Parts: sequence; structure tokens; C-alpha cells
Amino acid sequence: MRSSTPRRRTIGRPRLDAGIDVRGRLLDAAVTLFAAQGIAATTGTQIARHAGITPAMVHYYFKGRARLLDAVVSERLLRTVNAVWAPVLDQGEDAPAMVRDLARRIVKAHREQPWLASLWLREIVSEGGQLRQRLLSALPLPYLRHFIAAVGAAQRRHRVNARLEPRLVFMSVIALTLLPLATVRHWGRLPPLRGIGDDEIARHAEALLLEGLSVPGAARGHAACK
Amino acid sequence: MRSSTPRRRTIGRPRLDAGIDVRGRLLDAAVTLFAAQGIAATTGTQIARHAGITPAMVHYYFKGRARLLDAVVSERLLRTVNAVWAPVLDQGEDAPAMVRDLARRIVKAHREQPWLASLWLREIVSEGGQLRQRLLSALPLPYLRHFIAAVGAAQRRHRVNARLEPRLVFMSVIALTLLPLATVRHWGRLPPLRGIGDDEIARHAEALLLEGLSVPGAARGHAACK
Amino acid sequence: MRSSTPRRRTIGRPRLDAGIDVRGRLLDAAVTLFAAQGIAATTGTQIARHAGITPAMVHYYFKGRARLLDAVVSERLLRTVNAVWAPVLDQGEDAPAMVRDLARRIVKAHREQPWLASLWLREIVSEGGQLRQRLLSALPLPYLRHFIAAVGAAQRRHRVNARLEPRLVFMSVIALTLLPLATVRHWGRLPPLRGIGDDEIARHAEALLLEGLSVPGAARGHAACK
Amino acid sequence: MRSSTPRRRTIGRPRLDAGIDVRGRLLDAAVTLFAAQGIAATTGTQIARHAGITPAMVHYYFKGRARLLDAVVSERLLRTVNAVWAPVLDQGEDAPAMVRDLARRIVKAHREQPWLASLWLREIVSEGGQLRQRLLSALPLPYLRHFIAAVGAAQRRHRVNARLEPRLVFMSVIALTLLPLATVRHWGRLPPLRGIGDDEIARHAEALLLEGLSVPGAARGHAACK
DNA sequence: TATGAATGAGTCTTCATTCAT
DNA sequence: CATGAATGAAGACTCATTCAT
Repeated sequence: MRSSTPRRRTIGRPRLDAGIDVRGRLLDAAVTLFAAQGIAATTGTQIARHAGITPAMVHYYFKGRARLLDAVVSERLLRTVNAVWAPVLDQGEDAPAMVRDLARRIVKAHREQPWLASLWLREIVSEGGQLRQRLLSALPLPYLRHFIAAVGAAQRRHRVNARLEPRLVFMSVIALTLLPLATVRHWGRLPPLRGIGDDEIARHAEALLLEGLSVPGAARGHAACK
Repeated sequence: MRSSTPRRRTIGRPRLDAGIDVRGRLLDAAVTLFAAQGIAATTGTQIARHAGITPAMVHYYFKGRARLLDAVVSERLLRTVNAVWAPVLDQGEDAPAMVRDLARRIVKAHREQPWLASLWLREIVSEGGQLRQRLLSALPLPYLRHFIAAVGAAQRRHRVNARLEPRLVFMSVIALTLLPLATVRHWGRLPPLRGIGDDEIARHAEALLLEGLSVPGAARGHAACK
Repeated sequence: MRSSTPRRRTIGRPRLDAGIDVRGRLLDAAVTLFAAQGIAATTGTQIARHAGITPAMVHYYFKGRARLLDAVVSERLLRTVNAVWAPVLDQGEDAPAMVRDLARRIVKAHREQPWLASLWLREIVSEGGQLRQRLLSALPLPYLRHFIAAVGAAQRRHRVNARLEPRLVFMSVIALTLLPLATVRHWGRLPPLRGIGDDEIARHAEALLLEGLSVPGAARGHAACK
Repeated sequence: MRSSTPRRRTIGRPRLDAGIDVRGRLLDAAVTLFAAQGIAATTGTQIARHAGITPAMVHYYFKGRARLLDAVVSERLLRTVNAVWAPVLDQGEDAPAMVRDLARRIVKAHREQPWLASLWLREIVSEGGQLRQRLLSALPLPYLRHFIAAVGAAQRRHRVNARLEPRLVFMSVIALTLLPLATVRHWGRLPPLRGIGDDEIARHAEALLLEGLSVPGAARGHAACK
């Protein structure tokens, strides 16, 4: 073809360096862009460019957009979810510690996978989120049931505030971590939030989860811890 | 590009049965669909059909997608936001009551505008949310500052848990209300969440905000420390 | 309708000052915009706005775009064409004078109707011009025939260069006037043309038509005139 | 806006029979249609159909309408313009010969590229022509300057009619060739012009440019004076 | 006469997907 | 494995036209 505009230089020549885990790079690119813009606003071309390959290759590796989303769930999201939740089974009956550690693991996971908060809020929690169905059907419910049961048992033993709804506690943990994590990073321009980082969020979430607004130890048995 | 030859024969004859307040109906349709699918996944045609009119009318009323989003913010979102936050100024220094009432108003607002939670999480909180910039520039910061100041003052008077980060308290209120509100309605298929409604969410959020997991009035266990 | 965006202030109230020859103002607006942008690139809305009225009124007055073009031809173009050509019949047999005066009248007409050159070149001369068919069917051919005949007669009497094609002389007059007139006004940025105006064009066209590049009087009977 | 649900079932299967040099065929189709109808009246769909491909391919090759116009200028118009003008530099000081040869080359160029006259009149000469800016910025001015200088010098040596405006001579050449060329081909229905072809136009233009109406070698009549 | 609301057709553009090479 | 070319469907937006008021 007599094309006179400068387009791509290398035509029809395969990139020799591309073969190293292209699939993984595509998933990383996808998950990053999905978190940044939302799935619906992310095109296959963007993902391909971000991974340094051709749009057609996205189809070669995933056979279409739907299966790419499946892969994002099974090969990225579920791993993180399991890593965060699995330790719950190892913890005995100390519900407050279980809650505290869950919060810590969530913050840690987001630190390692910065796409976690945004992706979770937009594509799993929100109505019509494009990963929700995919995740729900694969979610390891036993972890969740154990967690709820532990909270309920602690309530019955008067170790945990009876006014809480046990089935909502795990969601509160998620809310108090992921929502600020997703927000703060990009609300920097809002003056009141300037200078707040992941650590502040983790500390604040722990404190709120364990004690709420109430002053620990006030009008109670012994002095506040620490 | 206008064609030179007289093309059209069968021309659009206005039906004129569209009724009153088309603009308002368009905004309602938009906000509903945006919450249900996300802004990026919602087409002008869908909005028009939902409002019972022609896609071309969306442009007639809003002159393009961007201005429609502007209108959604200024004529729907901001009203709700102000209604929820304005009473904060009227409340004195009782930070816990302020927090509790804010949570209640958020739940109430979502009951009246069921699009609130999903829209907030996806388009305002999430990275790249399409309403964030638009809302931030119009947000009434004084409410926020007053709220933060009230929490800080209460902490200094030992009325509120000093381990909390005052600047994150309002976000915790939002998180503990909107995230469950957005989730529960559509996670019905998750067995552990069956049967939880707005009231349970409101009560749970209040209890968690005010007392956390700790048993009110009881001597504090060891779990809360360290 | 509860519209909150500032659109038009006066709704449904007829403009009392608009009635004064709206039709004429519309034609003027049309002819001006057609010359400036071309007919195909000019929308009814632009014409309406230029005339200070509503797009719907364009249809009220002209019953559609096609009839508007008809009116432009019959009520604007043809008048000018006739004014330019009619005097041809009054002139006797002096072909050079006839040519010279025709050129002068064309330049004068363009001075009074600055849309003439552009409209003529684009919509009448050019292939597919949107006014060509309309003008051709109404063109006063007798003027043209008389002109051609006069040139032919003069050639036979050896008063006019026999190498010219009589049927092309009128077109040469048009070309040597309208093309520079259309060009110069907007090619100002081309340095070589800076400072050339209608008068220079008229003088140059006359000289070229009558004498061409040849030096008048050189190697001829008597000294050059003037 | 990407839809969230997997929409497409029946997907475009490439036919791959489009053949070679699609880009060139697109440019040819564009230039032909632009000449026939004007740029503003020509849609991408028309161009694509004329080249035997899909409308989407126009964007594939040119990334939008604006760049298509750029390509038309740089890959079609400029080549012709240069071919017509370049020989000017090789010609010495004989201004009349220079003028005559330029006219001949213009007619020849139009014979080979029959879109030349119409495109030039409508999109370059006319006000608001869509190729004017694009062409002007790439126009080889040296040719033009040389041409103007040669005419001026010849005038000073009394070889060329001093009453001409040197800066308008090149425009006269263009006018006397392109305007009849554009007109005659499609004014066939005008009886007085029947039977005139490119050759007549070329001869007439030459004669008029070199001698005007004046009878070569004859004593000048009074008509040419004053 | 004049207006705003409404419509269907059409334009440009983008995109996921397919396929020969 | 990798690419460029190709496609049909759909999206945002524009426009001439119509009509109740």
C-alpha cells in the first residue's frame, strides 16, 4: 500500500520481546485502567496500548471482552479477596481482633494492589457493577459465614456491642477502609483532606470499629488502654 | 454537512404528546439510569426512551452530554447534598448527635432518592468518577469545615474518642451508610444478607459510629487495646 | 415547563419589530452566508439567527430550503444579472466598448453586492453548484446572444482579434473580474497580493481584455492612446 | 460510551476483497466527489461507497475528516500545483511565453485531473473554501514571485503592456482557463456554448492573454482608448 | 405572524470483533 | 504469536421540517 502518512514503522514483524507473560500484562493493564476509568469507559484498544500490544491480541488471549472480565475476576480479584479473607478461619473467637485484622489486611491489600478500592466500589458494590455477578458466584462464602458467626457469638457472650447487626459488620469493615482509600487519593484538592494517607485511614478505621465515637474507658471500669 | 439535493420526504412530525416538564423527566431518567448502570454505560437513547421521548430531545434540552451531567449535579445532586448537610450548621457542639443525625439524614435521603448511594459511590467517590469534578467545585465546604471542627472540639473536651481522625469522621458516616445501602438492595442473592433493609442499616451504622464493637458501659476487654 | 437554565427570556411573545420586511432580511442573510460559507455549509438556523428571527420562520416564509434557494435566485441574483446585462442591448456595435462596459458593471455590481463573486463562482460556475440549474432556466439568453453576435460581427469587420472565440468572450469578462474579486478580498495574507483592491482589478481587467499582454501601439500605426 | 452488557452478536466479518491502495482510491474518490458536489455536501459515506469500501475505513485511513482534507491537499492538489508552476522557474525573461505556457499547462493539468477546475474555484478561490487555508500555508510562493517579477521586468523593458497590474497577471491566467473549463463541461445545455471544448478554451485564453480584443498588428481603433 | 417543542433521517466517529497473512 | 485491514453496530450530535399554541 502506498501510504504516505507516518504510521507504524514495523509492519507485520512480530515483537520478539512481547511474548513474556503477555496475558499477565494485559490483566494488569486492564485492572489498572478499570480502576482508573471504570470498565464501561475502558476500550480494548486502551488496554492493548497500555500493555504495549495490538488490540487484536486482546481477543487472541481472551476471546472477547466478556472473557477478559472473567479473567480479571478469577485471576486478579479473587486472589486478593481470598488472601484477605482466608486468615479469618484461623482466628478463633475474638471478634474484635478478627475485625481489626481484617481491616488491616484490606488496607495492606490496597497498598499492594492500588486498583482494589476503586474497582470494588464501582464494579462490585455499585448497582450494575460489571464484576458483581462474576464475583458473587465465585465468592468463598464460608469465610463470610464464619465471620458473621463469630461476631454473633461474641455478642451473645457480651463481648461485642449487641446493637450491631452481625451480618453488616464485615460490610462496615469494607466501607470504613475502601471508601476512604478510594476517595482520599484523588480528593487531594479538597483542602480539609490534605495530608491524609493510608496509615491515617487504617488507624481511624480501627479506632472507629472498636470504639466508635465513644471515649474508651470513660465511665467504665479501668483506664483507657495505651 | 448539508446535502445539496432535497433529500427528505418523510419528515418528523412532532407528536406533541410528550407532556409537561420534559426536562425534569429527563433528569430523573438520567439519574436513575446513571445509578443503575453507571454514566459511561448509559446512552442518550436510553435516557430518552426512559423519559418517553426522542433521543434528539436530550440535545434539545441540554445541548450535549456534558451539560446534561452538569444539570444532574446542579439540579439533583447538589440539592440532596445540601439538604443532608445544611442542618449541620444548626447543631451546636454535640458531635455524637451531629454524627448520628447526619447518618439518619443520609439514609432518609437515599430512601427518597434511591439513586443516591450508587451514584455517589461510582461517580463521585471512585477514581475518574464523571461527576466528581463537577460536584467538588460546587460543594459547600463550610458545612464540612464546621463538622470537622465540631468533632475536633469534642475530642479536646474528651467527649469524643481521641484516636479518631476528625477529618475522616464525615467520610466514615458516608461509608457506613451509603456503601451498605448500595450493596444490600442488590446483593439479595447473597444468603447471609437476606432480609436486611434500610432500617437495619441505619441502626447498625448509628451503633457502630457511636460505640463501635465495644459494649457500651461495660469494662473494656483487652481486644480493643494495642 | 420548569426550566432552570437561562434560555430565551421572551417566550411565545412575538417580536413587534420583526415584521418589517422579514422576507427581505432573510434573503439578505441567506445570500451573505451563502457567499461566505457556501450553501451546503449554511444551515437554516444560521440564516435565521443572522436575520434575528426563529428558524421556524424561515419555513414560514419560504416553505422549505428549496424554495428559499429559488427566491435567492429570482429575487436577488437575477436582478443583479439583469442590471449588469441589460445595457448590452442598448450598445450598438462597438464590441470593445461593450466588453469594457460589461466589465465595469460587473465590478460595480460586486461593490454593491459583495456576495456576488463568491456566490457566482461557487454556486453557479462550479460543478454541482446549487443555484446553477435555477439560474440557467431563468437566464435572459437574448442579452447573451446579442453580445456574442456583436463580437462576431466586429471580428468580421476586423475590429476585434479574430483568434478569439466569440462565444467565450463574455465568460472571459466574467472570469477576469469575478475571480480576482472573490480571491483578493480574502487572500490578503498572501504577500504578493497585499494592497490590491477593486479598482486595480477593474483597471487590470480592462487593459487585459482590450490589449492583452501586448504593448498597445507597438509596431503599429500610431502612438499608444493616452 | 461502552455498553456494559455484551451487545453484539452479528459482528462485522471483514471481506478483505477491497484490494490494494485503498488509501489512494479513497483520495481519488474524495477529490472527484469534492469537485462534483463541493466538500461540504460530500459525506464520508459517499466517498467510501465511491471507493468500494465501508465508511468506517475512511476514519481508519485518515483519522477523521479534517485529516482527509489535509491529505487531499498534500497528496493531490499540491502535486498538481507544483507540476503546473515549477517550469516557470526554468523560463527566462520572456514573460509572454511564460504566460502562454502556464495557461497551456493549466489546461493540460485539468485534462488529466478533471477535478482541478471545480475544486479550485469552489474550495480555494471562494470565500470560506475548505482547502484554502490548507493550500495557502503550503503554497510554493517562490514560483509566484518569480512570475510576478518577470512580468514587471518585461513591462519596464516595454515588452509587456504597462497598464497591466503585474501581480494580477497570474490570476488572470488562472481565471481565463479554469473558469471556462469548469463551466463549459456542465453548461452544455446553454445553447450558445454547445460544442466548445478544452482546445477552444486553450486557444481563446492564449489569444486573449497575448493580444486581448485588439487586432494584432493593426492600427489601434479608438475603442481601446480612454 | 411568531415561537418553542418535537421528530426522523442522516453525519461523523468509535469500538469490539474477525480474518488473511 | 502477532499484525493490519476490514466490518457492522451503535453513540453523540445536527438539521430541516412540522405543529400546537
